[in-house]
Amino acid sequence: MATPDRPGFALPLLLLAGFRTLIDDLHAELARQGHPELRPAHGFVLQAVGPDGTTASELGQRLGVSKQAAGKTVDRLVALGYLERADDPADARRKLVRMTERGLDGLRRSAVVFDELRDRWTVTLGPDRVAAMEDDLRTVASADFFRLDVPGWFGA
Amino acid sequence: MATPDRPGFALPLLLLAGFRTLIDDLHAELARQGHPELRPAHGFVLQAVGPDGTTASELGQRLGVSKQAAGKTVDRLVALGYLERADDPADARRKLVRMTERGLDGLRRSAVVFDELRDRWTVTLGPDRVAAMEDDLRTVASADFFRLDVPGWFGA
DNA sequence: CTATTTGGTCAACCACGTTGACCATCGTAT
DNA sequence: ATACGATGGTCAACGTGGTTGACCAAATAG
Repeated sequence: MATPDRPGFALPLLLLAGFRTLIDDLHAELARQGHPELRPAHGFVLQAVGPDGTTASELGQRLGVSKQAAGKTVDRLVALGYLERADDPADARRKLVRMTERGLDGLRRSAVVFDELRDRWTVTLGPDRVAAMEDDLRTVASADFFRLDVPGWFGA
Repeated sequence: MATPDRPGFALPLLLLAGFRTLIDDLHAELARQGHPELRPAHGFVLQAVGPDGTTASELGQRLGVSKQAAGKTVDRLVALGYLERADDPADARRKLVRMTERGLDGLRRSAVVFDELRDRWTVTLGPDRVAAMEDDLRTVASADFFRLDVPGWFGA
């Protein structure tokens, strides 16, 4: 039961704080490694593009936003040099969105840093506690938020 | 250690998913209880205002944003009837920001719903696992994100 | 009494999202 | 073969939540 010393409102705050701690640490490290313009949202988008590329509409579906919003985000990432557009030879309507070498570099470095951050947590909390947290969150969190990791995250 | 079956990037995703699940459930329930216009960010702001009221500048400091941003958010909450402004009799520069009855109602209902959501998690995961998650997050998350709960959250 | 700090606001701007409208293209069904 | 509906992309307008910089009025320190 939620009690005065364990109020229900603390849980979302702690989850958000944990998330933001990881993301802030990631981007501090990415900035050091040559990616200072990469913003938190961009990582999700790059993941959703994936190694094979995709289109703005599909990207929107994966991210759960409108195709227009996805298109605008692609514009920004293209301007930053992380994505590029190309015509689809098989369908003149589609504009393929592909990762550039810089995009791939950012993505690879993100994977490494995330692993390092998780390792740091296991040192502090113990591997069982971190694994328990992951398993428990998988149990209670809506599955909707994991469309992202379906399409080959970091592609091995 | 982070391994292929426990990649580091899953952790932030799971934390975010847990957070969003709680917040989305909260706002679905608040909408049912007569507060459909309340947005996720508003809860944090109402908390930060507190039962005694405050000013836009102080609010900005508590939330970690500029006084201008805090002022704009107050504008929106005033328009929605959750906050009201008043002159400070002791300082003609300061404009006090106070909760309205509607604001208090929303805040009280939020506290109840958050407790119910936490209870639901303890039913699914067991009270020890939820408590462990809270304790662990408190250990690894930056303390900065808890300026909010200092000023008497829900005031008892 | 003057100088500085503080509180609030205005304006311009950016990131990120929304709807609605519109056009080009593709696939299908008559 | 053509006509039509579904799909992909874009433009425009707008909302929200943030930023800086400039500025004024009031309080405070010297």
